[in-house]
Amino acid sequence: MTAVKWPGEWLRGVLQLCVLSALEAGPTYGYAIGQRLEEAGLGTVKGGTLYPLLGRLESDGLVRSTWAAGEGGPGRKYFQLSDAGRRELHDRVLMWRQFTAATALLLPAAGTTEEES
Amino acid sequence: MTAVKWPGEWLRGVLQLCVLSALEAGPTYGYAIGQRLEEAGLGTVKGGTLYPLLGRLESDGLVRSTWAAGEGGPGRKYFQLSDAGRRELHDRVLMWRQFTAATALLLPAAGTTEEES
DNA sequence: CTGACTAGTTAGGCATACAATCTAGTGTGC
DNA sequence: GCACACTAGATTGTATGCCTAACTAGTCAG
Repeated sequence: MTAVKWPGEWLRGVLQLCVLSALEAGPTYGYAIGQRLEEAGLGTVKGGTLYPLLGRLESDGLVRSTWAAGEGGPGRKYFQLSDAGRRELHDRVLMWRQFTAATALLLPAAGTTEEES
Repeated sequence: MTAVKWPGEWLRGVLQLCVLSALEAGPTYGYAIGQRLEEAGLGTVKGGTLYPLLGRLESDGLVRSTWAAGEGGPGRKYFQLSDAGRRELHDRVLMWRQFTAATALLLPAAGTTEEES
């Protein structure tokens, strides 16, 4: 999917879930997380957003970080989910699904508005 | 559905869509909008949030307001969608659907994390 | 008159995406 | 060795909107 620019308000909140989700498959570093999220259709997640978020997740005990030498580049800071992080991801994903289901019921079906106008 | 307390970050952004959607069926007033959103599962939308939002929508030309006498209560400020508001609702709903679809693909399926832990 | 419910209004606090800026490591070409 | 590009991470100030708190005001019932 090409770069889509979602409203920042929409990213707010769910971005944490997406980052935790990106870590579920195993440890990885910030730059790679950003790339993965972009490929997945989230648009460009700016470093000014991603790194403070990763910092908050670590402060909250949801992820842990370790430094490793880069592969022909600068060093990399690898992040991995803690047990608390896995639980948080699981709980929040369930809630998010309920939330989006509720909003889907409330919002008009696609095409409805256009047909009336 | 009983009152659920969604994170404020999640409401941010989509709340505008939900309010516009509540107005799609016809003019109504703030208090009733709040009730409708609560019944729909959005949780309690505080007046401190709802009224400034309605004000912004009006400033942006997406809704118009008129005062009417209340039915055995205080006066009511009725809001209705403008043409621009209808178009905005339609466009944004499509985008929201795309956004939630993209995030659904990225997030783990419910139960996956639990089975691995 | 008091309290409850109905309706609307406002301001400051807080959290976080965005934009901007910066540091630093490695490799390539000149 | 220097400049540039790409890789990686970090930080800060601004803008935005939900939350909290507080408030005003109309109507009805006890």
